[in-house]
Amino acid sequence: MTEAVSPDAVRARGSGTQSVYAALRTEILSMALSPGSPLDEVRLSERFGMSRTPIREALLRLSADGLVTTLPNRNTIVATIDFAALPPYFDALTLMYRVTTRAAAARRDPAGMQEVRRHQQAFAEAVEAHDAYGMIEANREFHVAIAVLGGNPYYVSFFSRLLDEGRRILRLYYSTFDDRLPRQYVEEHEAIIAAIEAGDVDTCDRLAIAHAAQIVRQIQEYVARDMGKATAIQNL
Amino acid sequence: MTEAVSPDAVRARGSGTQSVYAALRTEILSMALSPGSPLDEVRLSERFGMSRTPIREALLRLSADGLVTTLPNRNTIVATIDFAALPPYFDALTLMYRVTTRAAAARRDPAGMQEVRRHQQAFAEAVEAHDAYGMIEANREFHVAIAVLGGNPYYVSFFSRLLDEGRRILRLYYSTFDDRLPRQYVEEHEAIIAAIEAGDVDTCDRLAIAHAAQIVRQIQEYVARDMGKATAIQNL
DNA sequence: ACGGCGCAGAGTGTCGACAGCCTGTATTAT
DNA sequence: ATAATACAGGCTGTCGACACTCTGCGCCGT
Repeated sequence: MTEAVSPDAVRARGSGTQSVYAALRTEILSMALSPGSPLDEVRLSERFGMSRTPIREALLRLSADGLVTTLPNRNTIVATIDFAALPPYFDALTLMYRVTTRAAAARRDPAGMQEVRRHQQAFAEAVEAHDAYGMIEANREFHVAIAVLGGNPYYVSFFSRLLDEGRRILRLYYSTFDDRLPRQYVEEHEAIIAAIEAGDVDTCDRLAIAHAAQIVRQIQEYVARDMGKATAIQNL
Repeated sequence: MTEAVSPDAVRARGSGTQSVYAALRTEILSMALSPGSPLDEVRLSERFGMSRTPIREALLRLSADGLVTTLPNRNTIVATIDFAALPPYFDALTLMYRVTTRAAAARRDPAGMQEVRRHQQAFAEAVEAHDAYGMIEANREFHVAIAVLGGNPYYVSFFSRLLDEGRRILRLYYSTFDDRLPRQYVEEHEAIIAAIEAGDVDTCDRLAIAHAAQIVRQIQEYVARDMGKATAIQNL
């Protein structure tokens, strides 16, 4: 879990910050580090075998990504998930689903579709294997690839960020279900691919809306069920 | 211009990074620091009268904002403006104009409208005074206030970022014109305010599209004229 | 004259240390 | 017993120093 680094592996100059950033980012997004847990600079520096400076810079970047919250003069904690902010989140997510899928259809780049298909296949395999983490990751890559096809870097970066934030929520959701129903997502993805290749913008828009609504409904059901319990407990 | 800091003003603990970040950010957005100019950590530390650490952290935050580009093991430069990326930029900007204005109309928060009106007035005053920098800033605040009214923090942060990036482009544009025609923008803003207050979502959408198109057209004319010259020179 | 090599200078990446702030605990006064 | 206060510990914010890497220039060989 907290695997130590081989003692005297002198890493390349400049790689310190990046490796810590990547490692922490993965752990946060995969929920290996639960929201709210404290990140101590000294302890991290011991764990990664380097001084506090690279650690600090990694935390700063994570903070810019919104993955971590810095309490001035106190400590840094993994950003909490604000369930109250879910409706706006889904709003934004739906919008980006639509915009990127439409743009991809309008441009029709057969070469880029290879990439999309690759991720779709990875997604399908993860579904077959009941591999929740793999599904989430492949799903993200699938949609990012479509956004890239769309050709608007502003959408790509915003969408990526939304999808990353969603990874933590999806992780909660999948972990309670051990799902077998995401097979439907596979079919919806296939339909989206077909519509993009046909250059059918209107169908893309419809499919994107439906796809988003599907996800939103599933998660809202989950929230209503499990969070209902949680608040009930809290209100005792 | 490069005003020095009073020698022995011991700043509050933790304010170092923030003040440097704010100062550099302002200078970059106002084009006081031209794109591509180098930012030397040592020189900055001398100028701000502090060690390199807070400077570094400020630069890191600016880099996360995309305002600055870090060349590993070399130096940091002010991010350049990529004119090739203008079409996607305008695409994204138009979308956010529409989405935020619509959302604001759908929610109709009379209290929040005060804030919007305040910025609109500041904008009108800047136009009267032919104050290009004031116009740009007030315009940004005006649209951000509308986005806040819309109630979606994801849109607010994405839109803010787009508008900030636009500040530098607008600055180029205004600086060549010394404009008196932005009076039209004032009228368009008024129309938008009226439509929001009426809760007329469709009209808001139309106005937002028109407003964006207006800006896009102006800037494209500018680019066609002045950049045409520039590329002509480059191709000699 | 021209191309490859080495060198010096500049600037960053990393480190260890110090000082200040915050929290929680123990102590004291009421 | 309770509340305010002082204290100790932990952690962050900042500093100055060192090592490494890159660039540009001058030197040397051809």
